[in-house]
Amino acid sequence: MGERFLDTSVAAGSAKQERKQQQRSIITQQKLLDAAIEAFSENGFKGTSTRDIAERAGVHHPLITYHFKNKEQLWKAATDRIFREFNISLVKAMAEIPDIEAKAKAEAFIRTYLHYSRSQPALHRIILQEANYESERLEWLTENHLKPMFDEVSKALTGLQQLGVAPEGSPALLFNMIRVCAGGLIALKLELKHTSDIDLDSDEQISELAEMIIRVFFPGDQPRID
Amino acid sequence: MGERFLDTSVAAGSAKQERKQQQRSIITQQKLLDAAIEAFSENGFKGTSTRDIAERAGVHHPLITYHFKNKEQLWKAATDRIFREFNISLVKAMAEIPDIEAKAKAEAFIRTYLHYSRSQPALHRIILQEANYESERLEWLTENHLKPMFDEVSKALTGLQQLGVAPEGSPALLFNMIRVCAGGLIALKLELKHTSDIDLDSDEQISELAEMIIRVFFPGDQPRID
DNA sequence: GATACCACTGACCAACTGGAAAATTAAATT
DNA sequence: AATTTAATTTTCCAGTTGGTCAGTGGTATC
Repeated sequence: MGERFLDTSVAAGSAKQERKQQQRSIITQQKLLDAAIEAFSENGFKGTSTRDIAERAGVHHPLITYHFKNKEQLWKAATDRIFREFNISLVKAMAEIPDIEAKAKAEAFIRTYLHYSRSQPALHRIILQEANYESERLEWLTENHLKPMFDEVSKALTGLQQLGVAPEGSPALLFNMIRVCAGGLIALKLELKHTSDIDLDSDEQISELAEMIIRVFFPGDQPRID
Repeated sequence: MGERFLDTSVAAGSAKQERKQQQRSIITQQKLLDAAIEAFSENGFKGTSTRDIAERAGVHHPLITYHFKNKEQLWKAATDRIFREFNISLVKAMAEIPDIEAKAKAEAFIRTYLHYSRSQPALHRIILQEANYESERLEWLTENHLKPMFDEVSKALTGLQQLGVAPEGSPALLFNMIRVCAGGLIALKLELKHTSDIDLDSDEQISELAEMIIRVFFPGDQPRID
């Protein structure tokens, strides 16, 4: 006992062979993570009660303590899952396009971002929930997920600027503008349905948004390489 | 007694002349509203406790019930205040520019939006907090503040498209993209400080953002009218 | 300066909060 | 089948929540 919460338990000399995790345990963990993502993205960390999460998951609430130690660790596990899944989708989509096709890669990035955000609006919502005041969670989030992504993408963006495809100006600002136009708009989808008759759950409107983002932020054509 | 919460108490035949509101009462109401705006925008409606608000205001918590009836009404009063103040700034700024100067008006709108959002990030944050799930509050917010603004601005935006100043496409989508690039980015300012070395509290970077938004979303020049 | 009302205070309530711990059940290993 | 450990359930706790209410102090009006 003792190492229940550490996934990376391939320790060196820990001779004591451990019993394998049961299937039902994996299922309740998944249910709890799904429920936590939903609840945290709706009501934020403070606004979500562990009992609410347990109820959404259809599970007794002390199981949270059992599987994740406490509310904070459950939040980290849930957040980790969202970003890991998103990264997998992203890597897969990007791999399909050759590196020289810079503009096509940017378009793929935007489309992937939009499609994943639609299926999982929590991707942007959880960031927004945590960006409202300084906290240990915000630091953890930026350090582990946001900064790595930012560093990589802004490199690519600088390249697009040099090709004349993306507009001039701070690539950092540009990246974040693109980001909020995609994820930020999807996070607002309920409001947009009310005020603007925009339904970002529909395929057509998501495509329209993708094209608009591309047209606005990447107006130039990539020069032919002969 | 009885009509304490209604500001618009200029009823017709209500003969009973009422005693005027005391100064200290106005002050505590203001303090409570300020504190409520801050707290609600940080932690959302559910995540904010009335005691937290009272504490930030430096006031005993039953005064919330006394002045605003309950948490929900306090939220509405606070939200009302933000949007009313913003509208005042906006109208003032727009009045300074003649109507024919369509592009200049759009630029003024963006700059005013950015400057007000910086001084009051709650403008966008409270919308974001409420857009995460359907609620009576979201309906109230869209009905009373969001839809009116959207209707007006998107009319102007359509005009800019016809002039060739703004890019083609759904004006609704376009407006919301602009909106999140301004308010949505400021709502994320703590994150941007961590990940992207962007400080949206500084005048320079706010101006840079304003110019970038204008360059990206209004790339065309307004045709001369001779 | 007396009176009446407004604004505030302190004590209280039932419901909910995160978490702990003991008791129970189910599954895996022998 | 017996044993041992993992997973779940029930019960409990102290602290917080939104809101009420009777009483107290302060301010305007007469």
